[in-house]
Amino acid sequence: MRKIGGFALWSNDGEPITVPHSCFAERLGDYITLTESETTALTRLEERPRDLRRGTILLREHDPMAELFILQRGMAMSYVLLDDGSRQILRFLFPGDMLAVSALVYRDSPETIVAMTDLTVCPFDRTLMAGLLTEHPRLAAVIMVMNQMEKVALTDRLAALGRTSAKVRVAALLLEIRNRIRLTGQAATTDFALPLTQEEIGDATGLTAVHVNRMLRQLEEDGLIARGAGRVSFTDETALLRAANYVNRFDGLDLRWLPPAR
Amino acid sequence: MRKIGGFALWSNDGEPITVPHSCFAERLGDYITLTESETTALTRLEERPRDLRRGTILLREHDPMAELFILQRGMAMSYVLLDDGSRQILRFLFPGDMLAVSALVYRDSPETIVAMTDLTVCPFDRTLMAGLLTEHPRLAAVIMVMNQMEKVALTDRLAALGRTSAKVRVAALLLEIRNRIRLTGQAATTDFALPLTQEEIGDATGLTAVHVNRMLRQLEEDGLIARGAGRVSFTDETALLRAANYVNRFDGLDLRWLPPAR
DNA sequence: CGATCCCTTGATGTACTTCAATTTGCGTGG
DNA sequence: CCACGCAAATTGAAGTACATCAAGGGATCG
Repeated sequence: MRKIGGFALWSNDGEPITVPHSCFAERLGDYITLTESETTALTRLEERPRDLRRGTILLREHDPMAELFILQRGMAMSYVLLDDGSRQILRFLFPGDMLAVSALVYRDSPETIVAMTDLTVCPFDRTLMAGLLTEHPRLAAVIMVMNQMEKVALTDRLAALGRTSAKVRVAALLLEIRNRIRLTGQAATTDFALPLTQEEIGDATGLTAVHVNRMLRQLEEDGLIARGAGRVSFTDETALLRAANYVNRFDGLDLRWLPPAR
Repeated sequence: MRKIGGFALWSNDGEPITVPHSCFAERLGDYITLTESETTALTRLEERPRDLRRGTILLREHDPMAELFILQRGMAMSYVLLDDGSRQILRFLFPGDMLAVSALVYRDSPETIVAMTDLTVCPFDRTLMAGLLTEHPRLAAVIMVMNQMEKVALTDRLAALGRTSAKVRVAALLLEIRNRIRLTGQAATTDFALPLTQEEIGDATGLTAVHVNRMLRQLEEDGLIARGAGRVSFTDETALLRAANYVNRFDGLDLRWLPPAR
C-alpha cells in the first residue's frame, strides 16, 4: 500500500518498510552528493509521516517543544503574535524544510507554525540530531550552511521591511514565494497558484490587507504581474526583479571547505 | 609583553605563545562546560589577532570572502546598502561573536562589516571550521544552537520592524544594545555608553535620524530613559521592558540533547 | 440560499518623512 | 588656549505613504 504523500510503504502485515527516500536528503542533495551512509541516516528523520489538515496548528507560540519536523508535502508558515493582536509572519515553509529547529535551543516555542495547505510532516526527536552531527560531520556542515542561508534570507526581508516601499515589499514576496514553489520541483514558470490571502501577504510584509490590495493593483497596472482565480503570473519578470531589488541567494555558493563525507 | 586587548603573549624573542584563552570559547562556556580538548581546538581559531581602527571596513558587500573572524575586542556592525542609497543595519557585533559566517556559504559577501570602535579580530580559514565540526561534534551542536539563537533574534527584529511603532523599535534597540554590552562582562547596570549615532539607530530600526531624535525625546519625557554625554540610562527599566515587548532570548534554554563531548 | 470569507474601492486620519535652519559638541591646528 | 571645521543633535513646518474606517461585491460551502 502506498501512503500518498508520505513516501513510506507498508508491507502487507502493516509493518513499515523504510524506503530510501527523504525530502530532507533530496534538499541536501541540491548542495552535495550524499553517500549511501548519509542518506540512510537522513532517512531515519522521516520514519513517522503524519498527515495534517489545512489550518492545523503544528506548534503554538510559548508551548513546550519536544520534536523537530521535516516537511514532506504542502506549505506552512510560522508567525508571532504581538500583544496588540497584530501578527508578523516570519517564514513560509516548503517541502524539504526543517521545522521547529528552535527546539534545539528553547524549551518553549518562540513561534507558531500552522499548515497553509494539507500537509505531511515527519516529527523526530532532538537526540536524533545529536547522533547525526556526531556520525556525519559533513551533514552537520551542510545543515549549518542551510541555516546560514536562512539567516541571509531573513536579513533580506529585514532590509525590505526597514527600507523599501510597500510596492517593492509585495513584489519581493511574490518573487520569493514563486521561487520557493519552483524549487519543490513543480515547473512553475511564470504562472503559479498563490496560496496566500492578501491579509497574509500583509502580515508577512508589515502592511494592511487593504494596502496590499492596492499595491497588487498597482503592480498589475504597471504591467509587472497579472492576476486571476488565485493565480499570479509575472508578465515582466525582468522589470519585477529589478523593482524588487531581488538577489538570488541560491547563486554564488562556495562549499569547497566542507569536510569529507563519512 | 602583554598585548592590550589581544589576549596573546609574546615571549622575549618575539615568538607568539598561545595562551589558553579564546573569546569564542568563553562565549560557548556560557552554554556548556568545555573539555580541555575542545578549548584547545577553539583556541586555534584565535591565533592571529589583528587590531583595527574605528571606521575600518572589515568586509565589503559583494567582495569575495576568504575567512571568518572571531571578534575579541570592540564593537562592529553589519549592514547592506540598497540601490537608492539607503542603509539597513542588520546586526551589531560584540566580543565573542563569529563574523562573516556567510563565508561558509557564499563566494561574495552579502553584507558589509565595519568597526564601530577600535577592534581586535582574529581571522581564520574556513577549513578550520571543517576540522572543528569533524573532531568536536558537540561544538558543532553548540555553534548550531548559537546560530539558531541569532535567527530568533532576527525574527524578533523582523516583527519589530513590521508591526511596532517607532517608539517601541527605538526602545527595543536600546535594550538590546545594553544587554549585549552587559554580556561582554562590563557591569553595565542601568547607565551605559551608547556608541551609536541617531542616524545609525535609524538605519537599524528603519527610521530617519530626525524621527529617532523625537522618539528618544519622547522616551525621555515618558520617564523611561535619561540621556547625556553619549550615555543612556534606564530610569524605569520595568516600564521600558513592557513597552518594548521585550523577550529575553537567553532565558528558557534547553540543551539537554547535546551529544557527548570528545 | 444564506453564511462566511475574501477581495475591492472610497474617504479620512496620522505616523513618519522630507526639507531646512540652528545649535551643540568635539577633534585639530594654530 | 583659542579658533576653526565638521559631524551630530535638535527643532519647526510641510508633505506623503501608509493605516483606519466603512461599505459593498463575488466566490465557495454547507
